[in-house]
Amino acid sequence: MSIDAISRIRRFNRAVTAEVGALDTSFLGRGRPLGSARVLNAIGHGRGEVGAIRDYLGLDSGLLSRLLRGLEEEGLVVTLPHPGDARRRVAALTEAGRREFSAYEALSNDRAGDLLARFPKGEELLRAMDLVATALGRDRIAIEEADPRGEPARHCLAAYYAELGRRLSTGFDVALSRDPEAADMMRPRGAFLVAVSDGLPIGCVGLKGKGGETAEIKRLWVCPSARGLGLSRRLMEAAEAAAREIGIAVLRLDSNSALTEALALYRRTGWVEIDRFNDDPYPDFFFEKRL
Amino acid sequence: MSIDAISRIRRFNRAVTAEVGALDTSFLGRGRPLGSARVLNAIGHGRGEVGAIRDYLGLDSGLLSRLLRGLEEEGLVVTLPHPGDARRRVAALTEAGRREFSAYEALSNDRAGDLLARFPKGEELLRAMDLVATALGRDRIAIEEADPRGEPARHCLAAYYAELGRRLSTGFDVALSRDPEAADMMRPRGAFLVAVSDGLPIGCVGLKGKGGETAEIKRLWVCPSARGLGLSRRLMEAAEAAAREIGIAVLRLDSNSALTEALALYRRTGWVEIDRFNDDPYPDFFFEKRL
DNA sequence: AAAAATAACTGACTTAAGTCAGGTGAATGT
DNA sequence: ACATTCACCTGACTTAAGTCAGTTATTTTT
Repeated sequence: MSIDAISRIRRFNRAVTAEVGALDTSFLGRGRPLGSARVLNAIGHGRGEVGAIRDYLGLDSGLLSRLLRGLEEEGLVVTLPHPGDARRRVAALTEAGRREFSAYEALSNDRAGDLLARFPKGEELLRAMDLVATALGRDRIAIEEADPRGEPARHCLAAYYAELGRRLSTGFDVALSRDPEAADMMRPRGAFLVAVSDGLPIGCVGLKGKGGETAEIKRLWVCPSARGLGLSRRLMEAAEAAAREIGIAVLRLDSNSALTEALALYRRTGWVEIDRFNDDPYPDFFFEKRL
Repeated sequence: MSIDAISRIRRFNRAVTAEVGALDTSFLGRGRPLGSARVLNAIGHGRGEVGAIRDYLGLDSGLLSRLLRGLEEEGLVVTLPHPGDARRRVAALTEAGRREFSAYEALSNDRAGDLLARFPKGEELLRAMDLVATALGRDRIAIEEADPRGEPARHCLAAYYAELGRRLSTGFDVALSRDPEAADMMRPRGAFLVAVSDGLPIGCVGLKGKGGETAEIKRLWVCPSARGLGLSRRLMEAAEAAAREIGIAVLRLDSNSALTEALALYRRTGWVEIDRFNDDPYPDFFFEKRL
């Protein structure tokens, strides 16, 4: 490791520190100290409860109180008692606060847009950023249950179908496959899990139940930039845990021989190959696992 | 641009802000405010002159003075008058200062090493970081003259030779090619230029003269992560400017048909194809340009 | 029902960081 | 030779950020 690994990472750090500093400076342009701006943005991004803001920004309780008072005096924020617990308080943006929040959003978005516009190799840059963000934030990848019809799930599923289309020699058309009803992938019959890294969905898996003691695993997908980190394994474990919770005894899944990593994972984690159990045109491998 | 481009960049920003913050916090662990630590590190990295430190860190003159006094009182730094101009002062680390500096270096390096060790896809991550750093720092890419035998030049040349080996169907062995004498690529006969981004060499070009009014362009190379940004054009322009300075009237170069981007660049920028002018085994294209 | 725990708050601090108006001695221009 | 410019310095500020002990109103525990 001479001019390489370490110095490449440190060069990256310098470049990125400068960028972060520049964004902070642009935030200062709205005439408000950074601390207040960060609180305003935390509220704008849906963090209403005072305790949640404190945790997210790592602020002292006294300091946050004062920052909130400041924003209230500016007329940007109101705080109300928490409906279920009168000790806590919930902050919300006023109309003026929402305008101010949008202005900060616009600053961030413009910077991001500029960067992309200035750099000729946009998609390549985005992929590199995804990879770096995943590497830096990998302890913060959370697996959450989500509505299979919601925006994060749809984002994953669209990527999943696109990838199947590329990888299956036959192409892939959702309409021809047995598209699970959303209700089959929601409690109490099933579940849909999304892996989220810093707010961006980067993987998913569906557990499709029919109310009986058998359920199917569907739509296991991990974003290319997050592969090789054991995320599909974590997703499968979470899906199995959810299956146990709703009283499933036997899990099944179908897959395609083109998806070699997936097949290897199933074999490694206790799944056994069984006979075809449906007449879906795409799968050619069928597995079962008893919980 | 829904869940895409902009939100991917902003996710990257969040991940990276957290990382930068964590590094700063680890620096705080040595019991010194960040400002002092940054000054100490700037000196350790060879920025001795007070004015240079000020520019680099963007500090107010008074503030820097005080920080320097503080470091002097700690016994980490001494400042001496500038040898050629007694108004200026030059700061240098004492023995204790060098120890302290190494401790900061170790903190940075450990963080970088940890990241690499934790992430299974190391080389891929490094390439992604290079690309992002280049994209963020592209206005800061500087073209500098360097000793062709120095570390930055050797780093570029090694990468250049390796790439030729991959791209030429015949492979490439430096010993068989006419390796220019270093003195031919230094003033007053020639020059060697290196493109530096944030301290890391990412491209080079050699101007090889024999003392006459003809010179050759050699060893044009740009790091893969920095391609597509017009850097080779900038390098060539800088080489031509250097050639004019040392009184060259005619430039020549040889190239290989496998290096298509290079050939396209030469044709676009006023070079004309000429007959073979050497018996080097690798090139099969020969160009000339009158200045 | 009283005691303990909790969430947010207020007041009284400290520290870091930055600004700005001079001041000193050395170099430079005419 | 003199005024001007320059590089760094000191003193006197301001602001932002953060700490900490103690208060109040509420909820939870016993």
